[in-house]
Amino acid sequence: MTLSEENYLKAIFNLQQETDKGVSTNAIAEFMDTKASSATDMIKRLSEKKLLIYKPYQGARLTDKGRMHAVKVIRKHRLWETFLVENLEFSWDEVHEVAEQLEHIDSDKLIKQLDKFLGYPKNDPHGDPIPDENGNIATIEKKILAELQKNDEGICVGVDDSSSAFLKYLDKLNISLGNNIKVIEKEAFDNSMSIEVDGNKLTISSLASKNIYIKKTK
Amino acid sequence: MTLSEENYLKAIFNLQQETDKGVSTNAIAEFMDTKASSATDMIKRLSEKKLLIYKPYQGARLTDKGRMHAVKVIRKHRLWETFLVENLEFSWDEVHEVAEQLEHIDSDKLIKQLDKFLGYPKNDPHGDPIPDENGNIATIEKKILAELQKNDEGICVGVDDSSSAFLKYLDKLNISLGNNIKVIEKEAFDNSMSIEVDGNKLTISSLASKNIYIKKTK
DNA sequence: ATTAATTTTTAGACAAATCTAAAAATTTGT
DNA sequence: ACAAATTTTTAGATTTGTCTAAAAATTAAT
Ligand SMILES: [Mn+2]
Ligand SMILES: [Mn+2]
Ligand SMILES: [Mn+2]
Ligand SMILES: [Mn+2]
Repeated sequence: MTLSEENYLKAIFNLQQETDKGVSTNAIAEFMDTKASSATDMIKRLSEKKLLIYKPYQGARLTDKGRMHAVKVIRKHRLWETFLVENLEFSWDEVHEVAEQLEHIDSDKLIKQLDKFLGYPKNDPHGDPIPDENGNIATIEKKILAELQKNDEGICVGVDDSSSAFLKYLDKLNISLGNNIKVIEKEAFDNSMSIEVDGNKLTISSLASKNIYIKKTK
Repeated sequence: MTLSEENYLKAIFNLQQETDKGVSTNAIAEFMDTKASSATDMIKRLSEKKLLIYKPYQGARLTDKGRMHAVKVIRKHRLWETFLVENLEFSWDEVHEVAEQLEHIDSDKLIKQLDKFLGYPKNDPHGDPIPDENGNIATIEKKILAELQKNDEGICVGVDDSSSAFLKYLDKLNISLGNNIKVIEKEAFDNSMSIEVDGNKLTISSLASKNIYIKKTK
């Protein structure tokens, strides 16, 4: 399995999460920041390897084999991100790019021992669940902050946008995983929100609140 | 810098250590387990990138830039091997292949932090010196065990052959880095050696004794 | 039901890295 | 010095992954 094939598998896996339809050639090309013709080629290759089933105009669906491999790469990605933050003093906005490289290292023992070394972590530094050895991914009941109502309250358990820009912005606001967040006010005009983060009051835009996951407590 | 280019640089650096002449196309091809025509192509590419200077029939020599890059890859390789043994329960015969992959991960912060995490180790699990950030490689005065005389004594500080087969053989004999080794007898007939390893007497072949490095104490 | 818009595929080209087979250049042996 | 052996390069092909431009297939609109 080449690096490129693994990246396409991951992309298709992610796109598949958002819908129950097949993933279109164009969607894959856009996600991978490449051209439709390149996506067509890769779909053909992955299809030949029985990693996905493709029907023209109906899109691609990963086979069990394809899904398993994609999840394994995601598992590695998230374990490495955890290692970087927990042991190498990386901040959560710095880990993604390096993990994009590390996720392709091929060694069963390595990943097994890394998992053990980290103490079998359940979530990565962005709150995303780390798939287990068998490819199972835990789901937490979480809501987008933007959807909470006035006086709703909960714990910040994740982010939808893991870009460095957004994570740095959250750092500036002192918002991090585990924080208690309470909705003080919702502004109908621009959907901005006034919230209280572990006691501190602040206002965030609609764009920001759409990218924060909350596990409701009230 | 591609993975392949880095591997060629490493090969040329290693081959250069053994001689003061340039490294020939054929030597590179053999070391890389590839064909001379492939080596020619790569020499051309590396030469265009000013990583080496090549004169036909006189061989290749790394430039400062090329040497620096090769050493950086070796530094990463040895730091990762150290990590695998120290923290992930790998044995010294299992680390090389994984390190061959990890050495190509590109992140200055990663390698800096890994070094710090490991406590700035001086040597890797095979006794090889870990180059510092500036590309300096420490040299220890060491001798090949085969060259020691009767009653000579010293510490095992490294191995020349890092193959899994040889390392496993050493494990079986209970020879590891740091052991005190004393020459009891040298057999002229086949150059086998009777030695005492931390008290235990055993006999090893010429081939084995040629691949063990000793820092003499007596 | 045609036309228009969109999606997808094909065709042809390119770069990296490799190979085989043959040619060219150099070194060695006599 | 000349032939033989060795080393190195070239030429042409292959695979992976990509691109542009054009063609084909499908879906949507009137
Ligand atoms: Mn990530
Ligand atoms: Mn993550
Ligand atoms: Mn090694
Ligand atoms: Mn080593």
